[in-house]
Amino acid sequence: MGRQPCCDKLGVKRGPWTAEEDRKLISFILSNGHCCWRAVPKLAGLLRCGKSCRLRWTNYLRPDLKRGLLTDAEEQVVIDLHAKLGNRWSKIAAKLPGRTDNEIKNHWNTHIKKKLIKMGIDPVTHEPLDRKTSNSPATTSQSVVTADSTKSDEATKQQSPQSDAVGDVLADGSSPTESSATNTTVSTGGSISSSHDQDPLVKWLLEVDPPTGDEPWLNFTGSVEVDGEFSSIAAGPELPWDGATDWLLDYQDFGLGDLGLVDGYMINSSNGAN
DNA sequence: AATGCATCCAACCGCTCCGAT
DNA sequence: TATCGGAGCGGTTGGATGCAT
Repeated sequence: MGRQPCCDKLGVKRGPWTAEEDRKLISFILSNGHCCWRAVPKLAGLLRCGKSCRLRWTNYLRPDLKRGLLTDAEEQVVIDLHAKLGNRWSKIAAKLPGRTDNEIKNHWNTHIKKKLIKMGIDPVTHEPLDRKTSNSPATTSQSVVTADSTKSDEATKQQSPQSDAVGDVLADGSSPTESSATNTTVSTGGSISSSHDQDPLVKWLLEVDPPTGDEPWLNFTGSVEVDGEFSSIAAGPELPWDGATDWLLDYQDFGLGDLGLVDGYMINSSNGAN
């Protein structure tokens, strides 16, 4: 039967987003939410497909996004969850407030993967690499995969897990189990010995609901004009947008608080995210 | 200073999942 | 139950940037 493409290829703009497009998308979503991504570009006056709009919003424009490299604690959570969940980036991202699946995926592929390989850990199985080629007793020394240990070449150095730090990055700021989050250890036998199957942390992570999509800014219905101007939306000093959206900073004087946006944003950003 | 290589990351593509009919 | 369509996910790509020579 064949499916319709998510958008017409003809007349749909692709490639990097311009500041003007960002402006339109933010303006539209802040004032209307995103009931249906397919309809968003049309309603927002964008020559993009809905998919592209969703991606741009979720990966870059969302007000509650953190920017910058993952912290050691966040990295450790990623390693830990990856050991249990595999490449389910969205699930992992759901446990790291302000981080996107794309960001985590990129970070994994560019940083963590290499670190683990360098340490002799298979990034896929989280088992020692040389265990695959032989059962050499060379792996007798226990290696503990922690963010700290991955930071240097001292792979064999034993580090104490930073469970507190990990707890800090969890979705609601709570610390389900103070101990297990960073205990992904590769034991003598090469198997993951973090007891993930029974690990209360992992259990908790898998049970806790991810963000519901009911974030305040999604339902924001302030009187934002979508008339080509963006005068009502302002970026406070704590907003995470980087240089690509520096234009937002030009509107600081208007104040998000007037629109009720700051409250929504601050709630989100302070919800264990920092 | 110029060039080539390596790395990073935003964005796209195609697939799967899931709700509606 | 089968089909359709939209949303979301994970893999991949390619341009931009940084670094080494």
